[in-house]
Formats: sequence, C-alpha cells, structure tokens
Amino acid sequence: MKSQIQQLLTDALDRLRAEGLPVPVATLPTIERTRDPTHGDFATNLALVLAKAAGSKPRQLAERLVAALPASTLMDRVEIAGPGFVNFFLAPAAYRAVIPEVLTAGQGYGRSNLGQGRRVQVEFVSANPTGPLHVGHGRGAAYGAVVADLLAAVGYAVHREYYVNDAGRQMDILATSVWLRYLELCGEDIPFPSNGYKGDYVWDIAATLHREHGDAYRAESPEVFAGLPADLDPETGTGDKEAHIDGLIAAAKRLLGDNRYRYVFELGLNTILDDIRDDLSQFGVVYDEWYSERSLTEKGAVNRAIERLREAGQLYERDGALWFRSSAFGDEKDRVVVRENGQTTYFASDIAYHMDKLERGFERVIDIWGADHHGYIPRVKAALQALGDDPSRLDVLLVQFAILYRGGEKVQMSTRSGEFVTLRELRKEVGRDAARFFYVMRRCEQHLDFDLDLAKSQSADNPVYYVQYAHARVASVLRQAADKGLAIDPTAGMTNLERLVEDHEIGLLKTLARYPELVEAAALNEEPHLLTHYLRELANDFHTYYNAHQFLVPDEGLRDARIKLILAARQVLSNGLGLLGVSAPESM
RNA sequence: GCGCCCGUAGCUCAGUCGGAUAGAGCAACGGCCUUCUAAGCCGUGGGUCGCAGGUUCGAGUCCUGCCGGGCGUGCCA
Repeated sequence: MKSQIQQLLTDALDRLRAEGLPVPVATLPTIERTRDPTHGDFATNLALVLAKAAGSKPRQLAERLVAALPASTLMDRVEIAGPGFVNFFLAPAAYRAVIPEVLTAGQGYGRSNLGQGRRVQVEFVSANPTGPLHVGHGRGAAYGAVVADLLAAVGYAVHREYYVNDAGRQMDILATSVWLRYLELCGEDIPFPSNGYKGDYVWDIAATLHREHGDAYRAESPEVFAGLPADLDPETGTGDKEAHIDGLIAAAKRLLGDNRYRYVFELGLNTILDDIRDDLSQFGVVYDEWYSERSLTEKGAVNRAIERLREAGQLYERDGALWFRSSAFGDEKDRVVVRENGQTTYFASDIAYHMDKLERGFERVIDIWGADHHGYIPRVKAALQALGDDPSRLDVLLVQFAILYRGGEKVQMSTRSGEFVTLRELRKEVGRDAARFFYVMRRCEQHLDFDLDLAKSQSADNPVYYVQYAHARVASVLRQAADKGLAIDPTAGMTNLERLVEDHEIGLLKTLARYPELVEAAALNEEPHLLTHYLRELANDFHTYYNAHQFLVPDEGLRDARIKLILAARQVLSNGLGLLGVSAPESM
C-alpha cells in the first residue's frame, strides 16, 4: 500500500518536472504512516523538502503536487496541512482489501523477498561449554533466534551458528575440576581450588566417570598437589589462584597421560554441550551449525590467518610474544596473537573464525554478544581490515544484561559461587512462551528488567497472556459458531466486506495492514521489540472490538464479514507470535 | 583517565530517514459481566524528553560540552 502511494507521488513529480519545475532527479518520495489519525493514513513531507530547490513556498508546492497526482481508487481524499504536509486519506475499500490478502497468504502474510536470498550468518549465544546456560545467555538466545527468523521472513538465506569454545584454558579448568571431584568420589582428600568450577553439574560429570570407570582415573592426592604454588587464601590474601590452577591442570595432564586426560576433557565438554543443545532446543532455538573452535586449529585456519597478517606486514615480536598491530586499524592498542609460551590466543582463533566466516561466502555476518564484550569489537574489525576484508560485512549486536526481579527484589546472581539462575530454571518457572516474549520486549541495548512475577501472572498486565488470549478468543468464537451450526468458510467470496464500517473494524483493518511493514522494519533494524509492541496493539484492537460488538449476529452478511475480519486477526496474531517463538493457543 | 551503551509520566518502556498537539503498559482513582472466555473493555489524572549551547522551515531524534548510571579497558576465554 505504501509503495502504491509512493508510485503516485513519483508520477506526480515526473509531471511537475515535465512542466519545468527544478526537481532533483534522484528524489525518492518518502511516505510515512501518520501518528495522528486526523492527518490521514499516510503523509509526505515532500513539499517541505523540495521547497528550497524548487524556489517555491512549501504550501504552494504542495498544491501543485496534489494537482499533479494521478487519480486513484485507493484514495478517499488528499489534504494539505500545516507547513506543507500532504496527507493521504485512504478509501475504506482499500483497507478492507487486507482481509483477502491475509487469508490467501495465510502463514505467508508478512513475509517478503526483500533479502532476495542473500546469505546472512547469525552467530549467537556461543557460551563457553563450561557450565549450563544462565539467564544472561537466555536473552542472547531469544534475541538471536528472533533476529534470525525475522531476516528469514523477509527473504534472507539465514545460517544460524553457535561457536563452540572447545579449546583453551577454561576448558582445561573444567576438565581438571571434573577430575578433582572424581578423586573426591574415589575417597581422596582434595582441597578444591578457588578458581575451579564449583557447580553441581561438575559433581554429576565426575559421578558418571566414577560410575563407569571406577578407580581407573584415580591418583593420590599428595601426588596431585606436590610442588604446586599455593592457592589464594581468602583470609590472608596470599597465594596465586591462577598459578595454582595452572599447576593442577599440568598435574592432571601428567598423571593421567594424554589419552585419559583427553577422555575426561571430552566427557566434560560433551556432557555440557549436550545439555546446552537440549536446553536451547526446548527453548525453541535451533542452529544450522555448531562450529568448533578446535577445528579451526586442526584445519590450519589459525596458522593461515596469522600468516596472512604476517604477509600484510601487521605482525611484530615483542617480549617474546607475537603481536598484531591492531592500533593501526582503530583499536586502542596492539594485541597478542601468539603468547610467549608459543600458544595462540583466543583472539587468534577469533581472527581465523571471522576470516573463515567471510570465506564461506556470507554477504553479511552478524555476531550477537553480551555487552560486556563490547571492547572486543574494534580488534576483530581491525583484523578483518588488516586481512584485506571489508569490516562492514560484520555487524556486532550487543545485548545488555537481564536483571531478574522477584517480589520487587533483584534476584542475586553470582557465577563465582556457582549460584546462578540457569535458563532451564527460568523456563521451568515462567514457561517458554513468557521467557521468549519477555526477553525480546526491549531494545537489545536497553537493560532488561525481567519481572518473574509478572511473567507468571495470568492477567492483562502480562503482555504474553494478553496477546495469546486474543488468539484464543478468536478460536473460541469460531468454536461457538460451529456449535451453533453457523457456516464458516474463509475461502468463500469476500462479498460482504463492505459491511465493515464501524470504527473498531476500520481500526483493526488498519493495524492488520501495517503488519508487513512492521516485520520489515523489525528485521532490517534487528529490533524484535517492535513486534512485541505491535502484537500488543493488535491484541488491544481485537479485545476492544470484541467488547464493543457481537460477532455472531443474526444478520448473515454482517456475521460473515466480521468472522472474516477476526480470522484475519487470528492469522496475523499467529504469524507474529510464531516469529517470536511463542505459541498461539486455541484456548486458555 | 580513555572507550561503548543508557538517561522520556511515580515505575517499566515505545517514539519510523529530523516532522504536525510527545505515546503505551503498570501503579492510582471511577465505571462495565442474564449477551461470542472479565486472562477482557471504557473513562480520569499524571511530562523542564538529564542540563547547557549549536545545526534548520522544524530537534525527544543530529553535533559539541557537562551531569548521572551501567559495562569494558589481560600474553583469560
């Protein structure tokens, strides 16, 4: 509808230009939906924008513009208002046309081919497999999933990916933590390291190891701790927790040998990864690919990335380490890619990973990170630029923290003690639908206050229930109609739609017509919250209509028209909820 | 110190490429159930858009400075 009006305006401009008005050729008329209904349905500020170039007063120009507009059945009337706005009032028939449009398109209503199949990768969550996902990861999961689905809905070929950090020191700490717990289960006396992973899940993995392999992985405690630097003593502040845990990792590798160490490591990794996969899939979040960090090293991508940087002359040695000159590309300082001990850094893997992403041919790559990683953006972009790639192909979207509230109080979380609220616990408490909806209700760069009590409440205060209830209500009306033996045939001719004349009906029609534009905006700006707000509005339009008018009236023609309208509403509610990963219940 | 994000009604937040009289929900107050689910609807009150400049036909929106809050600033991942 918007584009049709745009075409009318373009035609008008062409005509004015032919009359000799100096209008820049590149001018593309901008059309906006009005905020105020007294300004019509759509408006353009074209006359204001062109006034200077045309050497004419805005209002005079607006009048010439209106006079030049081709006749159209879409339009009820066109008015000039304020300093020179041109307001378009659509004919009611133009709005009613949305009903057949929705009902024929069905689930496809709101989908488009803007992206024309261009390939986009969305990488999200990518939490280290050192423990279960917590509520912070949940927001990234919900946000990423909806962004991906929105892009797919507007015609992009979306590849959803989880980057698995299955290499590196954190994973060694996990493997060692599992082993130490296992030794405790074997009856060894183990002072657990302050820097180890203390969660219950570590015990669970250790118990599996003990159950399946008995004492086969056992070592004696004194042997394990022999010659280690002291752990941090929280009382006195003496000791070094980093040196202590590194010593323990070395002891584990030495005492277990390569094969047995690898086994414990893999057991920990796979157990947790399976848990994360399961958790996400129950959350309705699925991936096309789980991409292993280790595989980057194994196939030589990390070395290749380093070589490419070296060839580009962007590496140098200092203090025994190999540095990337990222400060030459906008980063605040240079970064190490190979440590003094010869090991490549996490950053080196990440350079290789992003190089690999672009090599895989994605036109656009979207990373969704927790906001605490924002300082990381310049160095990754710097690396891409140094490699000769185009850094603008990478967009990093930062998701701020989610803070849980229960009974008006902030829920305390601390990863240090292993006491955190997991995504699984959250889902169990408020349910998948409420969690998915609440997580994307705010712009991603806005801190999210997640009210657990509200998410659980079954009332109008709760936006999820409010929207779902609208859907269930339509279904309920249709059941009533069936019980009364009234025919419902959505594919029957749209002969009675002109009976829809009430304000509530026109309002609902207008909201339904807006949906495709809304999906487009939400997708292109990566803003799922627009969709949650829209659905609330749509539900409100429906509930208001429901309260003001009876649908199942004796007048057959009117009844038929109203049922078609609410069928269309149900379809759009269902489509929108579907994009959010929230169910659309038939009854509540 | 430097960098990124945020600051709009009592609370939580929308606000389209800069557009017309700044919106919604909650909370508060007052109404509506012999009628398709009251998990709903209607109404009332509530604002120095953090502050000060600038850009222009027009600024909550763009620019600069300041104030306040969050996060970051590893040869960790």
